[in-house]
Amino acid sequence: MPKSTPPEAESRRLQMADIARLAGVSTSTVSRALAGSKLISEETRTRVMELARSLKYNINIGAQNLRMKQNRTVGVVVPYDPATRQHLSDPFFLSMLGSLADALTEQGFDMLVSRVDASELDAAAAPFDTGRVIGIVLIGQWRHHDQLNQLAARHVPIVVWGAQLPQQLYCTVGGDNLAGGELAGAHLIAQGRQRIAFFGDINLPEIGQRHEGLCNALRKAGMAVDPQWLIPASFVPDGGRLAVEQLLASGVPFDAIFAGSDLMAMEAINALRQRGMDVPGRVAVVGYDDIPLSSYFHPPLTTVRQPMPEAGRALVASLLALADGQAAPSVRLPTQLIIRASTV
Amino acid sequence: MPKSTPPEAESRRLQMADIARLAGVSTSTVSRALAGSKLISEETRTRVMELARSLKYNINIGAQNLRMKQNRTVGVVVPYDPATRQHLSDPFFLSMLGSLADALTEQGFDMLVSRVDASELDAAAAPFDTGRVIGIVLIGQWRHHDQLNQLAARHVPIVVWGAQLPQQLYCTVGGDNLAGGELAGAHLIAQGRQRIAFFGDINLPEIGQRHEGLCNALRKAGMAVDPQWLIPASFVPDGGRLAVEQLLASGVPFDAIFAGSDLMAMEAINALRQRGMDVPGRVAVVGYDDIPLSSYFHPPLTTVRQPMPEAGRALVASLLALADGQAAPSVRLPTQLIIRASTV
DNA sequence: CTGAAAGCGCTAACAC
DNA sequence: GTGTTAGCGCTTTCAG
Repeated sequence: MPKSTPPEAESRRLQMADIARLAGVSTSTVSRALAGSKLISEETRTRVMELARSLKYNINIGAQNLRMKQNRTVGVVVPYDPATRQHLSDPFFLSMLGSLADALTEQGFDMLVSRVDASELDAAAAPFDTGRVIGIVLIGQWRHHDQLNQLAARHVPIVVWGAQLPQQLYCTVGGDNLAGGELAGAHLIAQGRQRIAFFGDINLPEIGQRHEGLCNALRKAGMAVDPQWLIPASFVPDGGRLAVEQLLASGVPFDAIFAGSDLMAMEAINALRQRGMDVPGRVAVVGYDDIPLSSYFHPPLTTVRQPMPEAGRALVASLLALADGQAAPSVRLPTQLIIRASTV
Repeated sequence: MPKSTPPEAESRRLQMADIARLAGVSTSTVSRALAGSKLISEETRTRVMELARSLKYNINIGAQNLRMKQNRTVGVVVPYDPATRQHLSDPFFLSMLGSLADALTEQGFDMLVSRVDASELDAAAAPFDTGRVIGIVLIGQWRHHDQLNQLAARHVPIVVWGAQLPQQLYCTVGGDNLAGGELAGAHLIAQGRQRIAFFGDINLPEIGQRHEGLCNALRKAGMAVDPQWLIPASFVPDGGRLAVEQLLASGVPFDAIFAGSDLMAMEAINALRQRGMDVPGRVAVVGYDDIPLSSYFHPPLTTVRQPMPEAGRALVASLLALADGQAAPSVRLPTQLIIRASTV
């Protein structure tokens, strides 16, 4: 294990006392000058600031935080499921990370990123418990509703990207999965599709709601909702292909697939193509998320877009409110159907 | 601007003094017990630890760091080019972030992520200058060799993902771009391709070396190296399509494209297909990076893979060495040609 | 084995 | 206006 301390105090890090000595004033004066306090005379202030700048002195934020009992860092936790091994690799999570980085930077906050095993979500609170961050943004609710509730009950400021659930103590920000699912379903129906398979694990709240949305669309069109078209594909790599195989093996006829994620949709399309089944001619396919590569795919993928920049901003806004002791109602962001060639 | 301090001391955060009082010992004893010091009697130690655990007490790392003058956080900086607007969105950068997260977690370090405008790279050192991190991993060298040298000269522990350059004061870890380019070139030549276009901005060190590798392959095969096949495509979205258009407009005949990144390759393929030019029949295309979606693309993309997990580990290992005052030689990681349908 | 006291680098009353 | 002093939450000599 490597050490984590600097080598030698060969060239000790400059500190406020040094500046004070060099400027011939007290550290208080330096502190005030650097903070731009109006208590300090114009002259001393600029002199001190010049000196500090020319010496490339920087305030030690750790010490400052300790003294001021403040903190401008937010923890971003990406759970990974040790079973499915999905972690920081799904493009969607990564986009989210990007949006969060943008939103936090905008607000002058830093981002401390960590990964935790989804089965031990309490660990997600560690950066908060140890005082490193003022709160946590958790990307992905998975099926750990209860653990999240416990965290919230412990008063850990936490905002979760995911679906709104009954009896939820924590704050969520998420896309409107129900509406998204319905949009996708309605679109497929409008294209004349009659037998729409759904790929995804409906035990995951977000996926469950997307499926529910599809069912709503079917009902509104007076069409039957039959569980034979529900394939419990998971996010494992290859999940989409496996689901296609399972569907084909079942012998259930289908002319469309609504996949729980773009990645799964792409895998499904590849699997279909391998079997000579044309997309969208024979089977129309809709994905979810509109990851950057969906438009590059062949055929370009029809999908439901979640508004990522807004998502980042909303997550951050809610978390800052929470950390400030305010209430933060859950947010449901509008989704948008992006129609491309995989369905038309 | 939201406040960044907790609401009220309604339920003040537990601290060591509280545990000490409740356990009827001094804070020194608590500190030692929690640190597992052998100086403390077995009995007191377990008693204190139990108490701390049951009360969910956690040591305040900020204070601990201040006192111990240590730090277990590494800064990861992702520069973004305000011109091309490429930032935390290229799948490759994001993969790198994932690998780094893994490698750092492995070593018990936290990751502080920030984005900085590539034209003001000094800002990259801010987390270090302010004492928040023990060093910086910079993802992407761009064309800012000089600024990086300055940082290194200032003794900022910094490791850069990128190419090795002459007169380089900083430590780099990167793929072997020269070998990678040569692999790609040799493969295309072996496939009988005679007129190989290169897409990319060779002013970027990594891209330049990939191009150089291609040229080496051509020379070894006794083929001409003609600048007419060098298209200075940049990383802007659509750069690949634009490059195809430029190439076609130039009237220069070509039967293969080696693109500087997978994204660019995919854009190029789409543009070619739109014009009815079959890939790989009419034009073979090779990308670079082997981002996760390359295998899903249609046709699956032949590309040069950089070993991401190793990359993360190597970056972290070098940075920790540097931060510890040791020398950290630059590292060049082996690359691997992944042959898929876009070239055969 | 345990406690008292000093101090990490900084800020904020409270003096002058 | 500026300096003195106390202390943020923790660790670590140094005594006992």
